[in-house]
Amino acid sequence: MELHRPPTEFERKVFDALHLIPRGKVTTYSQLGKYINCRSPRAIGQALKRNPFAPETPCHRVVSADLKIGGFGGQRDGEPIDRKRRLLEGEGVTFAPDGSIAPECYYSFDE
DNA sequence: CACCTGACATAAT
DNA sequence: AATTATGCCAGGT
Repeated sequence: MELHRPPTEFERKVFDALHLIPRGKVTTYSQLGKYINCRSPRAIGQALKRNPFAPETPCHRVVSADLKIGGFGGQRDGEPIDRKRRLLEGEGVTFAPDGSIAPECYYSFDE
């Protein structure tokens, strides 16, 4: 069930948008979706999980709308999530005690 | 808080 | 080619 195909146009848009997220900041699936004119955050997530260039293409800088860590590598908890958290922390993103991202680390595309 | 529904690309059949 | 199922969600009920 893995894909061995070149990236689609949709995926290119998603990956391209990822590079606009500054280091130490995160955005949400919805925000990213708005930027590329897609109203389905789930579609975004699907593209991200298939990101063949992680973490050069920073799919780890995308979190869920409630500013929780979101998913990584197709999982919503476990080892991959742990790595995602460390990646973000390494970039300067700070986490609240409940595991949510500090609001000042949030990045909106229309800034 | 636990569903239900909406939106949409891709995989599978 | 067409239909169904699934998914690093979000928002409403």
